[in-house]
Amino acid sequence: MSTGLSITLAAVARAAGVSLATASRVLNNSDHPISTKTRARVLQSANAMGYRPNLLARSMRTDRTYTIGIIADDLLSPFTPPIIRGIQDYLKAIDYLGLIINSDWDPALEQAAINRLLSHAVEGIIFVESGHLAATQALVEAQKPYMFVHRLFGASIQNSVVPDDVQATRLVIDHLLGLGHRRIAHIAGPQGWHSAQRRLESYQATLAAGGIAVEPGWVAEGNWEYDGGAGAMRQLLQVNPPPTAIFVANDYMALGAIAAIQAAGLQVPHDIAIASYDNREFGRVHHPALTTVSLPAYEMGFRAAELLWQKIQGDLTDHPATHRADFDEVKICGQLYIRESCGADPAQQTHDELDVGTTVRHRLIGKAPERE
Amino acid sequence: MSTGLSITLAAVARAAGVSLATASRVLNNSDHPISTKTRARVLQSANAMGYRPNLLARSMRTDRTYTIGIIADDLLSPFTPPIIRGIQDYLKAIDYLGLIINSDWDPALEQAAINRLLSHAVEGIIFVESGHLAATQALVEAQKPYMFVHRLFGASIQNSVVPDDVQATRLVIDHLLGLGHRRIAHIAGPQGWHSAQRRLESYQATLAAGGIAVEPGWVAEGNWEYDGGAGAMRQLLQVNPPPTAIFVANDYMALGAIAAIQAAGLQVPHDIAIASYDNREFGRVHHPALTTVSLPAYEMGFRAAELLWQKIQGDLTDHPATHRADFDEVKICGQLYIRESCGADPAQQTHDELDVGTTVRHRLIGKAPERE
DNA sequence: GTGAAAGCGCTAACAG
DNA sequence: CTGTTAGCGCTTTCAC
Repeated sequence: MSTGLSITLAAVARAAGVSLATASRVLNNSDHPISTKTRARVLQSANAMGYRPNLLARSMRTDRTYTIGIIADDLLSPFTPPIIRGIQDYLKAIDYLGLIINSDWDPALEQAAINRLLSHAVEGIIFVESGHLAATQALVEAQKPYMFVHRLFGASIQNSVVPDDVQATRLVIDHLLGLGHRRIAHIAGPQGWHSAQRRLESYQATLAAGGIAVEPGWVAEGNWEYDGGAGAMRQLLQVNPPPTAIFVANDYMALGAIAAIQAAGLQVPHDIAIASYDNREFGRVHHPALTTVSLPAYEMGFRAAELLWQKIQGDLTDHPATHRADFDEVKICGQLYIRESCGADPAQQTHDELDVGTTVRHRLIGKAPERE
Repeated sequence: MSTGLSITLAAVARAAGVSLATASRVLNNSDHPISTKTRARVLQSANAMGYRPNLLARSMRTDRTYTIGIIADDLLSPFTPPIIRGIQDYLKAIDYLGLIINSDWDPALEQAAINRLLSHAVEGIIFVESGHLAATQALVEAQKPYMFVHRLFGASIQNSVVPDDVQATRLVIDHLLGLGHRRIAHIAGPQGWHSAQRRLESYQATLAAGGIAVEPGWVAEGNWEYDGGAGAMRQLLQVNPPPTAIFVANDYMALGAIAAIQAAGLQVPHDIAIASYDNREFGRVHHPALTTVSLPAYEMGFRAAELLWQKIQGDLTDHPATHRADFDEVKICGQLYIRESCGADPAQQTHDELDVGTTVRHRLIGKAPERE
């Protein structure tokens, strides 16, 4: 059975002719003094026997499990895998493991997931793209640190990591401005979404800062989907004189917009330039390839894990200064990927990775702390 | 700390005025007889106090953790998330949890992952898209059940779940044949890959079965990538008379092929029909949208979990008939998604989901067994 | 129908 | 420098 026939510490100790305590001290690199000989003997036996510590037993004594919980609405949501990979990569550096559960947008399942994770004695929980926060109640009661990544609800809240929509939008608009465009329209996301609002506001603010007044009719609202983008674009095509560039609030709508432009007998980017938001995979294989600013999923996950770890450490040390401190919302700005849909020279940027993570991973990992 | 201030079974027992043993029996629905009164009192206290069993302690006694390990090469590989989601959904039905670790194609990391998971006392391990099998050695020694899903190496091996390339290819070719095509070419994957070989063989066999002789020059080899697809297509365009339809071994190459066809001044599907393999997301938003047969990632994961569970149960019961039985390779056939690139009437099929999982999920879940 | 007690594998006092 | 021992929270004989 599971741990049944596996080698116990007692067996190693016996084989090495030392006590349980000594074996434990050696195998844990305890600072307790040990003679070089004894140490070698224990190490030798442990190796020879293929000793593998039983983490359950250890956790039981130490009250540390080196695990955290990850509650995602759905692993199959487009940004969830890179967010989780970011978390995992940070966790790896501190030798932690993440226990992942899908809540499928069901508050009851989310509550069940929390209970489950607490039963597994996780040391903290990260919510990925959670749609609600009723859950935190249980966490506060259980005294567990938690973080939200890319939460989809409401306004700014503490202990969350989100995309910097304002800054990212500015990146796009400035690029368009730099290309000489002056008549820049916007296909916005549904204004019930905070991210859609932020992008619209930043679009307006950035143009204003560039001395350009947004004309009526320059903003059309879509629904995040292909069809919505096409519909909004047809609307924009009526404006006279027509805009020469469009900032589209996500990649899906950008594809629809391009189709609408082509259906009207015009060319992208020749007649109208298109730039969007998200940096989804299909934007890279599309023709023309999308110029887009990334939603930095990987980095957000990585950062959330880092912050959670700080909280866990605060708990561990019981140092008043750090203990259970709440973080203000952290915003992370995506990166601009210059491809074909704006007509700019792609040589402006040095690389074209779909997954921002892979390019930044090494740098970030380098920053990861050693286990205490 | 973690389990520090949480409510223990002892506390519940005390509050209910019963012994530890009684409380345990009630809370575990043990078949040991308990008076209705006592049962109610224990349940009541447990509820009121918010009792949450400490799974670590329980596992320690019972040698069951209700966890399995999942070792994936990279969570960001395209098929990994749906495979894992399939696993998770099965696990959910049997109340198990999956511990996920990335091995990043590094055998050393994979070995480390195995050790780590064994230390966590997982009851089995599923390898997702693993590139090697040196690792199984350790598992055999540790007497742990394991399964491979969508393994990328070598020929057929036991205990693995893979796509049914032969059958899926037949689906595509038959569709093309049904549309009246007789000159059907193939853009193959690199022939170092088993899946590429299978698809090529099945392409040839299915045409032969339809009474069509594959002409020399009808098969061009690509490299799984966009550019390779375009290059192979340019080659195919030289054939005289040209093929009227192409089966492309994956979606990426199909996009390249379509671009090459358009660059030659021809139209898809009007002049040449394109059908491919994988059913990646971008194929659905592309114009023309790809007709493609899916790689049934979700179902493969689900099935692998199901088989692993059978093995675990075999271990548990120690019933000689089932104990540690090895399974022959299981093949799962994808589904044909009829869209625009072949010119067929999409009404031929009833739905168009990108994620096969979502359509099949309910049916599959329905099949999931109750916990023993 | 209920309870007392042993013990899973390990770590951390405490004693020498 | 090494060893003995208590006990983490739970399940499960065994006795009543």
